[in-house]
Amino acid sequence: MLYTAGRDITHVYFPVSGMISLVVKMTDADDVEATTIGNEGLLGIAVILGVASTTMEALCQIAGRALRVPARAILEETRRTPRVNRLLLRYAEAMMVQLAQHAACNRTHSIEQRCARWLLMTRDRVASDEFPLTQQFLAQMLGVRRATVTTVAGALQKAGLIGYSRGRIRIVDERGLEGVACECYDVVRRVMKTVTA
Amino acid sequence: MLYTAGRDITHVYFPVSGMISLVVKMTDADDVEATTIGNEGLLGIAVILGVASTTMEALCQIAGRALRVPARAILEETRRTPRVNRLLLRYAEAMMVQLAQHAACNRTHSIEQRCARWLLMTRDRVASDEFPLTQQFLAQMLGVRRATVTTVAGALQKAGLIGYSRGRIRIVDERGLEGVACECYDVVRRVMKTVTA
DNA sequence: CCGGTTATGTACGCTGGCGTACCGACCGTT
DNA sequence: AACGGTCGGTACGCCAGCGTACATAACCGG
Repeated sequence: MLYTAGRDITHVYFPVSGMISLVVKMTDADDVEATTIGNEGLLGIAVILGVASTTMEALCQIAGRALRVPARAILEETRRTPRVNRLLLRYAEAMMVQLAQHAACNRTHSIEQRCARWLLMTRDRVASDEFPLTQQFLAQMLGVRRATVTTVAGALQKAGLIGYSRGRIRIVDERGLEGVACECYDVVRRVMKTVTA
Repeated sequence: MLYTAGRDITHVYFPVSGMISLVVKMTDADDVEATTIGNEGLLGIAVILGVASTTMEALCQIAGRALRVPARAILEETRRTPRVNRLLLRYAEAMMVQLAQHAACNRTHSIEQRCARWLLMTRDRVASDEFPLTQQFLAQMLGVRRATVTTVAGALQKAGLIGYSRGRIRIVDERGLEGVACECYDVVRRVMKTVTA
Protein backbone atom coordinates (compact mmCIF):
# COMPACT_ATOMS: atom_id res chain seq x y z
CA MET A 1 0.00 0.00 0.00
CA LEU A 2 1.75 3.12 -1.23
CA TYR A 3 -0.94 5.77 -1.00
CA THR A 4 -3.97 5.92 1.21
CA ALA A 5 -6.91 7.96 0.02
CA GLY A 6 -6.94 11.48 1.37
CA ARG A 7 -3.38 11.49 2.68
CA ASP A 8 -0.70 13.90 1.58
CA ILE A 9 1.72 12.72 -1.04
CA THR A 10 5.22 12.70 0.36
CA HIS A 11 6.94 10.77 -2.40
CA VAL A 12 6.36 9.94 -6.01
CA TYR A 13 7.38 6.56 -7.38
CA PHE A 14 8.93 5.70 -10.70
CA PRO A 15 8.50 1.94 -11.04
CA VAL A 16 11.44 0.12 -12.54
CA SER A 17 9.85 -3.29 -12.39
CA GLY A 18 6.64 -4.59 -10.91
CA MET A 19 3.27 -2.91 -11.11
CA ILE A 20 1.15 -0.48 -9.15
CA SER A 21 -2.64 -0.27 -9.18
CA LEU A 22 -4.64 2.88 -8.76
CA VAL A 23 -7.81 1.98 -6.94
CA VAL A 24 -11.02 3.90 -6.46
CA LYS A 25 -12.51 3.35 -3.04
CA MET A 26 -16.23 2.84 -3.07
CA THR A 27 -18.36 3.05 0.01
CA ASP A 28 -21.32 1.25 -1.50
CA ALA A 29 -19.44 -1.47 -3.36
CA ASP A 30 -16.10 -3.18 -3.64
CA ASP A 31 -13.13 -1.09 -4.64
CA VAL A 32 -12.33 -0.93 -8.32
CA GLU A 33 -9.06 -0.60 -10.12
CA ALA A 34 -8.97 2.56 -12.20
CA THR A 35 -5.70 1.93 -13.95
CA THR A 36 -2.25 0.47 -13.53
CA ILE A 37 1.17 2.01 -13.56
CA GLY A 38 4.40 0.36 -14.63
CA ASN A 39 7.85 1.37 -15.73
CA GLU A 40 6.38 3.56 -18.44
CA GLY A 41 5.09 6.06 -15.91
CA LEU A 42 5.00 7.30 -12.38
CA LEU A 43 2.77 7.27 -9.37
CA GLY A 44 1.95 10.65 -7.92
CA ILE A 45 1.38 12.80 -10.99
CA ALA A 46 -0.99 14.86 -8.85
CA VAL A 47 2.04 16.46 -7.24
CA ILE A 48 3.22 17.83 -10.56
CA LEU A 49 -0.27 19.16 -11.18
CA GLY A 50 -0.10 21.05 -7.94
CA VAL A 51 -2.35 18.87 -5.82
CA ALA A 52 -0.82 17.72 -2.59
CA SER A 53 -3.07 14.87 -1.60
CA THR A 54 -4.39 11.70 -3.16
CA THR A 55 -7.98 10.90 -3.91
CA MET A 56 -7.30 7.32 -4.79
CA GLU A 57 -5.50 4.49 -3.22
CA ALA A 58 -2.33 3.09 -4.70
CA LEU A 59 -1.34 -0.52 -4.16
CA CYS A 60 1.76 -2.31 -5.16
CA GLN A 61 0.20 -5.15 -7.07
CA ILE A 62 3.22 -7.02 -8.25
CA ALA A 63 6.38 -6.60 -6.28
CA GLY A 64 9.22 -4.78 -7.93
CA ARG A 65 11.66 -1.96 -7.57
CA ALA A 66 10.89 1.70 -7.96
CA LEU A 67 12.66 5.02 -7.65
CA ARG A 68 11.20 6.85 -4.70
CA VAL A 69 11.53 10.59 -5.00
CA PRO A 70 10.44 13.17 -2.42
CA ALA A 71 7.55 15.24 -3.70
CA ARG A 72 9.46 18.44 -3.09
CA ALA A 73 12.43 17.24 -5.09
CA ILE A 74 10.42 16.35 -8.16
CA LEU A 75 8.64 19.66 -8.01
CA GLU A 76 11.91 21.53 -7.94
CA GLU A 77 13.18 19.46 -10.80
CA THR A 78 10.19 20.31 -12.96
CA ARG A 79 10.80 23.97 -12.27
CA ARG A 80 14.45 23.71 -13.07
CA THR A 81 14.23 21.52 -16.17
CA PRO A 82 11.53 22.40 -18.70
CA ARG A 83 12.13 19.16 -20.54
CA VAL A 84 11.24 17.12 -17.49
CA ASN A 85 8.20 19.26 -16.91
CA ARG A 86 6.98 18.77 -20.45
CA LEU A 87 7.51 15.05 -20.27
CA LEU A 88 5.59 14.71 -17.05
CA LEU A 89 2.71 16.79 -18.31
CA ARG A 90 2.52 14.69 -21.43
CA TYR A 91 2.34 11.67 -19.21
CA ALA A 92 -0.55 13.24 -17.33
CA GLU A 93 -2.43 13.61 -20.58
CA ALA A 94 -1.71 10.01 -21.53
CA MET A 95 -3.01 8.97 -18.14
CA MET A 96 -6.26 10.76 -18.80
CA VAL A 97 -6.70 8.96 -22.07
CA GLN A 98 -5.94 5.70 -20.36
CA LEU A 99 -8.51 6.36 -17.66
CA ALA A 100 -11.12 7.31 -20.22
CA GLN A 101 -10.47 4.17 -22.19
CA HIS A 102 -10.76 2.16 -19.03
CA ALA A 103 -14.14 3.71 -18.30
CA ALA A 104 -15.38 2.86 -21.76
CA CYS A 105 -13.90 -0.62 -21.52
CA ASN A 106 -15.65 -1.30 -18.24
CA ARG A 107 -18.91 -0.36 -19.86
CA THR A 108 -18.69 -2.43 -23.01
CA HIS A 109 -16.27 -5.30 -22.95
CA SER A 110 -16.73 -8.79 -21.58
CA ILE A 111 -14.84 -10.16 -18.64
CA GLU A 112 -12.87 -12.42 -20.90
CA GLN A 113 -11.73 -9.53 -23.05
CA ARG A 114 -10.80 -7.44 -20.07
CA CYS A 115 -9.05 -10.29 -18.38
CA ALA A 116 -6.89 -10.93 -21.43
CA ARG A 117 -6.15 -7.24 -21.65
CA TRP A 118 -5.13 -7.05 -18.02
CA LEU A 119 -2.79 -9.98 -18.36
CA LEU A 120 -1.14 -8.52 -21.43
CA MET A 121 -0.66 -5.11 -19.86
CA THR A 122 0.79 -6.70 -16.79
CA ARG A 123 3.09 -8.79 -18.90
CA ASP A 124 4.41 -5.69 -20.61
CA ARG A 125 4.97 -4.00 -17.32
CA VAL A 126 6.77 -6.74 -15.49
CA ALA A 127 8.56 -7.61 -18.73
CA SER A 128 8.11 -11.29 -18.10
CA ASP A 129 5.77 -13.97 -19.31
CA GLU A 130 5.37 -15.31 -15.83
CA PHE A 131 4.41 -13.54 -12.66
CA PRO A 132 2.74 -14.20 -9.31
CA LEU A 133 -1.03 -13.65 -9.35
CA THR A 134 -3.83 -15.41 -7.53
CA GLN A 135 -7.25 -15.55 -9.08
CA GLN A 136 -8.60 -13.81 -6.02
CA PHE A 137 -6.35 -10.86 -6.77
CA LEU A 138 -7.19 -10.76 -10.42
CA ALA A 139 -10.87 -10.87 -9.56
CA GLN A 140 -10.50 -7.82 -7.36
CA MET A 141 -8.66 -5.96 -10.09
CA LEU A 142 -11.28 -6.74 -12.68
CA GLY A 143 -14.06 -6.10 -10.20
CA VAL A 144 -15.66 -9.51 -10.59
CA ARG A 145 -16.19 -12.66 -8.55
CA ARG A 146 -13.36 -15.03 -8.04
CA ALA A 147 -15.47 -17.78 -9.53
CA THR A 148 -15.85 -15.84 -12.75
CA VAL A 149 -12.11 -15.49 -13.04
CA THR A 150 -11.76 -19.21 -12.55
CA THR A 151 -14.12 -19.87 -15.41
CA VAL A 152 -12.52 -17.38 -17.75
CA ALA A 153 -8.97 -18.36 -16.85
CA GLY A 154 -9.94 -21.98 -17.31
CA ALA A 155 -11.14 -21.22 -20.81
CA LEU A 156 -7.96 -19.34 -21.66
CA GLN A 157 -5.92 -22.19 -20.30
CA LYS A 158 -7.88 -24.77 -22.24
CA ALA A 159 -7.29 -22.69 -25.35
CA GLY A 160 -3.57 -22.93 -24.68
CA LEU A 161 -3.10 -19.21 -24.17
CA ILE A 162 -2.04 -19.19 -20.55
CA GLY A 163 -0.85 -21.50 -17.85
CA TYR A 164 -1.88 -21.39 -14.24
CA SER A 165 -0.74 -22.91 -11.03
CA ARG A 166 -1.28 -21.86 -7.49
CA GLY A 167 -0.65 -18.17 -7.60
CA ARG A 168 1.62 -18.10 -10.61
CA ILE A 169 0.44 -17.29 -14.08
CA ARG A 170 2.31 -17.77 -17.29
CA ILE A 171 1.47 -16.34 -20.66
CA VAL A 172 1.98 -19.01 -23.26
CA ASP A 173 0.56 -17.59 -26.44
CA GLU A 174 0.83 -13.82 -26.41
CA ARG A 175 -0.56 -13.41 -29.90
CA GLY A 176 -3.52 -15.58 -29.14
CA LEU A 177 -4.22 -13.60 -26.03
CA GLU A 178 -4.11 -10.40 -28.01
CA GLY A 179 -6.81 -11.86 -30.19
CA VAL A 180 -9.03 -12.36 -27.18
CA ALA A 181 -8.27 -8.99 -25.58
CA CYS A 182 -10.27 -5.92 -26.47
CA GLU A 183 -8.90 -3.09 -28.50
CA CYS A 184 -8.21 -1.12 -25.35
CA TYR A 185 -4.94 -2.94 -24.97
CA ASP A 186 -3.63 -1.55 -28.23
CA VAL A 187 -5.10 1.86 -27.69
CA VAL A 188 -3.45 2.35 -24.34
CA ARG A 189 -0.16 0.96 -25.50
CA ARG A 190 -0.07 3.30 -28.44
CA VAL A 191 -0.89 6.30 -26.31
CA MET A 192 1.86 5.48 -23.87
CA LYS A 193 4.33 5.22 -26.71
CA THR A 194 3.57 8.76 -27.79
CA VAL A 195 4.69 9.97 -24.38
CA THR A 196 8.14 8.51 -24.52
CA ALA A 197 8.53 9.35 -28.18
CA MET B 1 -19.18 18.18 -32.73
CA LEU B 2 -16.29 20.18 -31.36
CA TYR B 3 -13.37 17.80 -31.58
CA THR B 4 -12.85 14.86 -33.88
CA ALA B 5 -10.54 12.10 -32.69
CA GLY B 6 -6.99 12.50 -33.97
CA ARG B 7 -7.32 16.05 -35.16
CA ASP B 8 -5.24 18.95 -33.93
CA ILE B 9 -6.72 21.16 -31.28
CA THR B 10 -7.07 24.67 -32.59
CA HIS B 11 -9.24 26.09 -29.84
CA VAL B 12 -10.11 25.34 -26.26
CA TYR B 13 -13.60 25.97 -24.96
CA PHE B 14 -14.71 27.32 -21.61
CA PRO B 15 -18.42 26.50 -21.40
CA VAL B 16 -20.55 29.18 -19.87
CA SER B 17 -23.78 27.26 -20.17
CA GLY B 18 -24.69 23.97 -21.78
CA MET B 19 -22.68 20.80 -21.61
CA ILE B 20 -20.00 18.99 -23.55
CA SER B 21 -19.39 15.24 -23.61
CA LEU B 22 -16.04 13.60 -24.01
CA VAL B 23 -16.59 10.40 -25.94
CA VAL B 24 -14.32 7.43 -26.45
CA LYS B 25 -14.63 5.98 -29.93
CA MET B 26 -14.73 2.21 -29.99
CA THR B 27 -14.23 0.22 -33.13
CA ASP B 28 -15.76 -2.96 -31.76
CA ALA B 29 -18.69 -1.41 -29.93
CA ASP B 30 -20.77 1.72 -29.61
CA ASP B 31 -19.02 4.87 -28.48
CA VAL B 32 -19.04 5.58 -24.77
CA GLU B 33 -19.10 8.81 -22.87
CA ALA B 34 -16.01 9.15 -20.71
CA THR B 35 -17.03 12.28 -18.89
CA THR B 36 -18.83 15.57 -19.24
CA ILE B 37 -17.63 19.14 -19.09
CA GLY B 38 -19.64 22.14 -17.97
CA ASN B 39 -19.02 25.65 -16.75
CA GLU B 40 -16.75 24.32 -14.03
CA GLY B 41 -14.09 23.37 -16.53
CA LEU B 42 -12.76 23.52 -20.01
CA LEU B 43 -12.48 21.39 -23.08
CA GLY B 44 -8.99 20.97 -24.44
CA ILE B 45 -6.88 20.52 -21.34
CA ALA B 46 -4.52 18.44 -23.47
CA VAL B 47 -3.21 21.67 -24.96
CA ILE B 48 -2.07 22.88 -21.58
CA LEU B 49 -0.39 19.53 -21.01
CA GLY B 50 1.58 19.99 -24.19
CA VAL B 51 -0.32 17.59 -26.42
CA ALA B 52 -1.53 19.11 -29.64
CA SER B 53 -4.10 16.59 -30.77
CA THR B 54 -7.16 14.90 -29.35
CA THR B 55 -7.62 11.24 -28.71
CA MET B 56 -11.27 11.52 -27.91
CA GLU B 57 -14.23 13.06 -29.54
CA ALA B 58 -15.99 16.03 -28.00
CA LEU B 59 -19.67 16.65 -28.61
CA CYS B 60 -21.79 19.53 -27.58
CA GLN B 61 -24.50 17.66 -25.78
CA ILE B 62 -26.70 20.41 -24.57
CA ALA B 63 -26.56 23.65 -26.45
CA GLY B 64 -25.10 26.63 -24.68
CA ARG B 65 -22.51 29.34 -24.89
CA ALA B 66 -18.80 28.94 -24.41
CA LEU B 67 -15.68 31.04 -24.59
CA ARG B 68 -13.64 29.87 -27.53
CA VAL B 69 -9.96 30.58 -27.11
CA PRO B 70 -7.22 29.83 -29.65
CA ALA B 71 -4.89 27.13 -28.39
CA ARG B 72 -1.89 29.38 -28.85
CA ALA B 73 -3.45 32.15 -26.81
CA ILE B 74 -4.21 29.96 -23.83
CA LEU B 75 -0.72 28.53 -23.94
CA GLU B 76 0.79 31.98 -23.85
CA GLU B 77 -1.49 32.94 -21.04
CA THR B 78 -0.39 29.99 -18.93
CA ARG B 79 3.22 30.98 -19.49
CA ARG B 80 2.56 34.56 -18.58
CA THR B 81 0.32 34.02 -15.57
CA PRO B 82 1.42 31.36 -13.10
CA ARG B 83 -1.91 31.58 -11.33
CA VAL B 84 -3.77 30.57 -14.46
CA ASN B 85 -1.32 27.77 -15.06
CA ARG B 86 -1.76 26.42 -11.55
CA LEU B 87 -5.52 26.56 -11.83
CA LEU B 88 -5.59 24.71 -15.11
CA LEU B 89 -3.25 22.03 -13.88
CA ARG B 90 -5.40 21.54 -10.81
CA TYR B 91 -8.33 21.11 -13.14
CA ALA B 92 -6.40 18.46 -15.04
CA GLU B 93 -5.93 16.53 -11.83
CA ALA B 94 -9.61 16.85 -10.98
CA MET B 95 -10.42 15.56 -14.44
CA MET B 96 -8.32 12.49 -13.79
CA VAL B 97 -10.15 11.77 -10.58
CA GLN B 98 -13.43 12.24 -12.38
CA LEU B 99 -12.43 9.83 -15.12
CA ALA B 100 -11.28 7.25 -12.61
CA GLN B 101 -14.53 7.54 -10.72
CA HIS B 102 -16.41 7.12 -13.95
CA ALA B 103 -14.51 3.95 -14.71
CA ALA B 104 -15.33 2.53 -11.31
CA CYS B 105 -18.93 3.66 -11.61
CA ASN B 106 -19.35 1.94 -14.95
CA ARG B 107 -18.13 -1.25 -13.40
CA THR B 108 -20.28 -1.34 -10.31
CA HIS B 109 -23.39 0.78 -10.38
CA SER B 110 -26.78 0.01 -11.85
CA ILE B 111 -28.27 1.85 -14.77
CA GLU B 112 -30.78 3.50 -12.51
CA GLN B 113 -28.07 4.87 -10.26
CA ARG B 114 -25.99 6.10 -13.16
CA CYS B 115 -28.98 7.60 -14.87
CA ALA B 116 -29.90 9.58 -11.78
CA ARG B 117 -26.30 10.69 -11.43
CA TRP B 118 -26.12 11.83 -15.01
CA LEU B 119 -29.28 13.86 -14.70
CA LEU B 120 -28.07 15.55 -11.55
CA MET B 121 -24.70 16.40 -13.01
CA THR B 122 -26.35 17.80 -16.08
CA ARG B 123 -28.70 19.81 -13.96
CA ASP B 124 -25.79 21.37 -12.12
CA ARG B 125 -24.08 22.19 -15.38
CA VAL B 126 -26.94 23.77 -17.20
CA ALA B 127 -28.06 25.37 -13.95
CA SER B 128 -31.66 24.58 -14.66
CA ASP B 129 -34.15 21.95 -13.59
CA GLU B 130 -35.33 21.54 -17.13
CA PHE B 131 -33.39 20.86 -20.28
CA PRO B 132 -33.78 19.22 -23.68
CA LEU B 133 -32.87 15.54 -23.74
CA THR B 134 -34.29 12.64 -25.66
CA GLN B 135 -34.14 9.15 -24.24
CA GLN B 136 -32.19 8.09 -27.29
CA PHE B 137 -29.51 10.59 -26.40
CA LEU B 138 -29.41 9.66 -22.78
CA ALA B 139 -29.12 6.01 -23.75
CA GLN B 140 -26.07 6.76 -25.85
CA MET B 141 -24.49 8.69 -23.02
CA LEU B 142 -25.05 5.92 -20.53
CA GLY B 143 -24.07 3.31 -23.05
CA VAL B 144 -27.32 1.35 -22.82
CA ARG B 145 -30.35 0.56 -24.96
CA ARG B 146 -32.98 3.17 -25.46
CA ALA B 147 -35.55 0.74 -24.11
CA THR B 148 -33.65 0.47 -20.86
CA VAL B 149 -33.70 4.22 -20.43
CA THR B 150 -37.43 4.23 -21.03
CA THR B 151 -37.91 1.71 -18.27
CA VAL B 152 -35.66 3.48 -15.81
CA ALA B 153 -36.97 6.94 -16.64
CA GLY B 154 -40.48 5.60 -16.31
CA ALA B 155 -39.70 4.36 -12.84
CA LEU B 156 -38.17 7.68 -11.82
CA GLN B 157 -41.17 9.49 -13.19
CA LYS B 158 -43.59 7.22 -11.38
CA ALA B 159 -41.65 7.90 -8.21
CA GLY B 160 -42.25 11.60 -8.78
CA LEU B 161 -38.58 12.44 -9.16
CA ILE B 162 -38.56 13.62 -12.74
CA GLY B 163 -40.94 14.69 -15.46
CA TYR B 164 -40.63 13.80 -19.09
CA SER B 165 -42.18 14.92 -22.30
CA ARG B 166 -40.98 14.58 -25.83
CA GLY B 167 -37.36 15.53 -25.57
CA ARG B 168 -37.60 17.71 -22.52
CA ILE B 169 -36.77 16.50 -19.07
CA ARG B 170 -37.51 18.21 -15.81
CA ILE B 171 -36.08 17.39 -12.44
CA VAL B 172 -38.85 17.55 -9.91
CA ASP B 173 -37.38 16.16 -6.72
CA GLU B 174 -33.67 16.81 -6.65
CA ARG B 175 -33.21 15.36 -3.20
CA GLY B 176 -35.03 12.22 -4.10
CA LEU B 177 -32.93 11.83 -7.19
CA GLU B 178 -29.81 12.19 -5.10
CA GLY B 179 -31.04 9.30 -3.05
CA VAL B 180 -31.24 7.13 -6.13
CA ALA B 181 -27.93 8.28 -7.62
CA CYS B 182 -24.69 6.57 -6.71
CA GLU B 183 -22.07 8.14 -4.56
CA CYS B 184 -20.10 9.12 -7.64
CA TYR B 185 -22.23 12.21 -7.96
CA ASP B 186 -21.06 13.55 -4.64
CA VAL B 187 -17.50 12.44 -5.13
CA VAL B 188 -17.11 14.25 -8.42
CA ARG B 189 -18.87 17.34 -7.20
CA ARG B 190 -16.60 17.57 -4.19
CA VAL B 191 -13.48 17.13 -6.27
CA MET B 192 -14.54 19.86 -8.65
CA LYS B 193 -15.12 22.20 -5.75
CA THR B 194 -11.54 21.77 -4.61
CA VAL B 195 -10.37 23.11 -7.95
CA THR B 196 -12.21 26.38 -7.77
CA ALA B 197 -11.49 26.74 -4.08
C1' DC C 1 -57.16 17.21 -41.23
C1' DC C 2 -53.75 14.00 -43.12
C1' DG C 3 -49.62 11.63 -43.44
C1' DG C 4 -44.92 11.34 -42.19
C1' DT C 5 -41.57 11.70 -38.66
C1' DT C 6 -39.86 11.65 -34.16
C1' DA C 7 -40.25 10.19 -29.31
C1' DT C 8 -41.85 7.00 -26.02
C1' DG C 9 -43.90 2.60 -24.16
C1' DT C 10 -43.90 -2.39 -23.87
C1' DA C 11 -43.02 -7.33 -24.67
C1' DC C 12 -40.26 -11.65 -24.83
C1' DG C 13 -36.71 -14.69 -24.82
C1' DC C 14 -31.74 -14.75 -23.93
C1' DT C 15 -27.30 -14.58 -21.56
C1' DG C 16 -23.34 -12.89 -18.87
C1' DG C 17 -22.14 -12.42 -14.67
C1' DC C 18 -23.75 -12.51 -9.63
C1' DG C 19 -24.29 -14.57 -4.78
C1' DT C 20 -23.52 -18.41 -2.46
C1' DA C 21 -21.89 -22.61 -1.37
C1' DC C 22 -19.20 -26.67 -1.30
C1' DC C 23 -15.38 -29.53 -2.62
C1' DG C 24 -10.87 -31.00 -3.83
C1' DA C 25 -5.93 -30.07 -4.46
C1' DC C 26 -1.82 -28.48 -2.89
C1' DC C 27 1.44 -26.64 0.77
C1' DG C 28 3.99 -25.78 4.92
C1' DT C 29 3.94 -27.01 9.79
C1' DT C 30 4.13 -29.68 13.74
C1' DA D 1 1.03 -38.54 8.90
C1' DA D 2 -2.36 -35.68 10.14
C1' DC D 3 -3.88 -30.69 9.84
C1' DG D 4 -5.14 -26.11 8.97
C1' DG D 5 -4.71 -22.67 5.41
C1' DT D 6 -4.59 -21.09 0.80
C1' DC D 7 -5.90 -21.70 -3.92
C1' DG D 8 -8.64 -23.28 -7.65
C1' DG D 9 -12.85 -25.84 -9.83
C1' DT D 10 -17.74 -26.38 -10.15
C1' DA D 11 -22.71 -25.99 -9.46
C1' DC D 12 -27.31 -23.75 -9.22
C1' DG D 13 -30.71 -20.46 -9.12
C1' DC D 14 -31.21 -15.57 -10.08
C1' DC D 15 -31.60 -11.11 -12.35
C1' DA D 16 -30.16 -6.84 -14.80
C1' DG D 17 -29.74 -5.50 -19.02
C1' DC D 18 -29.55 -6.97 -24.05
C1' DG D 19 -31.38 -7.58 -28.98
C1' DT D 20 -35.22 -7.24 -31.41
C1' DA D 21 -39.55 -6.01 -32.58
C1' DC D 22 -43.77 -3.75 -32.68
C1' DA D 23 -47.16 -0.36 -30.98
C1' DT D 24 -48.75 4.08 -29.57
C1' DA D 25 -48.49 9.02 -29.06
C1' DA D 26 -47.18 13.61 -29.93
C1' DC D 27 -45.60 16.96 -33.21
C1' DC D 28 -45.09 19.29 -37.84
C1' DG D 29 -45.61 20.70 -42.45
C1' DG D 30 -48.73 20.97 -46.18
